[in-house]
Amino acid sequence: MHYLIEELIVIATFVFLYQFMSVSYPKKEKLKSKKLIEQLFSEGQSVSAFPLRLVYMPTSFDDDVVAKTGVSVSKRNFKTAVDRNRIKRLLREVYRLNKAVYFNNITTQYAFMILYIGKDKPTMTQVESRMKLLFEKFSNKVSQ
RNA sequence: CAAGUAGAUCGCCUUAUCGCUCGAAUGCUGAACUUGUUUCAGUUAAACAUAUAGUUUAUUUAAAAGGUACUGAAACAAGUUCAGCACUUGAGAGGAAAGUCCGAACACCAUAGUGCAACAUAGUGGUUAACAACCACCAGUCGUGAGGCUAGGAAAAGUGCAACAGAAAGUAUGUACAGGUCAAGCUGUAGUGAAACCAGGUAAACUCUAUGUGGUGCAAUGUCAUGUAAACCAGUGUCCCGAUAACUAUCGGGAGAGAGCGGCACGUUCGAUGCUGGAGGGUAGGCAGCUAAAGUAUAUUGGUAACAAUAUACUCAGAUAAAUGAUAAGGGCUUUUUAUACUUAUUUUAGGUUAUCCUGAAACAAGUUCAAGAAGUACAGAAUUCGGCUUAUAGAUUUACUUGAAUA
RNA sequence: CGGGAUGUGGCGCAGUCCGGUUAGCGUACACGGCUGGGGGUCGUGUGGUCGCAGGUUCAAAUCCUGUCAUCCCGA
Repeated sequence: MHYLIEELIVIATFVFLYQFMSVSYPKKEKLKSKKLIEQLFSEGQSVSAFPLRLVYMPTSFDDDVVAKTGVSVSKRNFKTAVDRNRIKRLLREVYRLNKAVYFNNITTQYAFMILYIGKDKPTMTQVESRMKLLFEKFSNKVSQ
């Protein structure tokens, strides 16, 4: 009985989100251009909510999407590729599930890069709470 | 049963929801190309005329209209290809994907030259596309043993090296004791040291012998798109002969500073729009290469073995700031704690008994069963592709053998 | 994909090419002297099995092989 209710709540949340915007994260929305990334790091601004850091820059591109986003984890802090992959997957997953809430009303196009600057392996819930904080900070800063 | 040796295999699973990459099918939209139909415009030869447009005649037909054929445009239809979207469906990390230590495939680079240098290998035979890998045997060495390890050619071709100790370490001479002589390190033993007189050691010292190695690597290479500067500054540097009517242009021949062939020489190629230095400009995207192969599995045959041959079946990742995942629930497996029951051995104790026997109780140890809780569930992520090697790795399964102990 | 360097007391470095039996130097630390005390200086001392494993050799920080870690460079 208890599980049933919990599952129903989860499903309901997804349905609710679905009405606003897709929760997918296809190739189009990924930041892939080497040129754009270099420009982003040299000219972009940043906000951070430890252990995350968001570098952003308003720009424009041909594809019909709100933002292009990439994630990055330093090799200095995590030696093995398995750990880095795990963290990047978590970051992508959390971005995928939460982007609709924060970026649906933005009109200008942005390039984002989310960096993980911590040194310990995080859990899903930690990443989720910190990223929500990060996006709130970002939208405050932009609206000013 | 305990301890060990050598191999072989596996290395988490299930469900639900939401995603990622690649492929396939269907539908819709768009673009390009091809074909067909319809409509419109044009067409051949000669003469004349003209800035052009054109006019006349001829050709086909009995004659006219028109058609065939060719060119261009538009519309419609069908097909193919490509792109986007929707939906359905299939597949999607390893035993080491890691380190990049060897060997190849493949691609390009004076059509790949010669000698030297450099580097690698080193018992014998075999396997292989190839190898520093693997297999078999011999030898040495370690281990009680199963087995492990070995850069295992040459010191009578030459050059070197050997601290300390010691008389003396190769051109060296003498201590003690004993022997011995006309005399003498002449002889033996002791002593030093890793090594001490018909010497030996060291080649993972130089060296010699045999064999092998051209270089660079998928950021190779090809192609499309975009973009720019054969520009600028400084320095340095070309002459001769012949032909064409000709000091200047062109052609042919000769010399030629310098540069390339990542060490040197020869050789070879370029060579005055050269060469050297300085300060700088541009691109950083797509596609191909890219995954059907020295392929995987099974069986049989040959071989001591590495391995080879044959047959059958199968098709099994292709990303590029880099896919193969996230969350929730459940289950395996391992360790451990608590509790229950049972079995075995030992000790103590009570009773019975001729008894070393039987029965009950308690303590402790080992094992098994079942239940609940806790903890753990490794190392690690394809990047052109293969063959090896090396290193990391929780745990599980299994084969053969060795040593020790006990029982029958 | 390829090339190179380093690893030696707590810290920073010599010694390695060409093997030899005391593994040094500076700094730090401890003790003592000089000073009334501090600082400074002088003297004495502690601390290493030379990243790890194996091999060659009579002998290895040094030679060879493998391996681990750190750092740098090129296309």
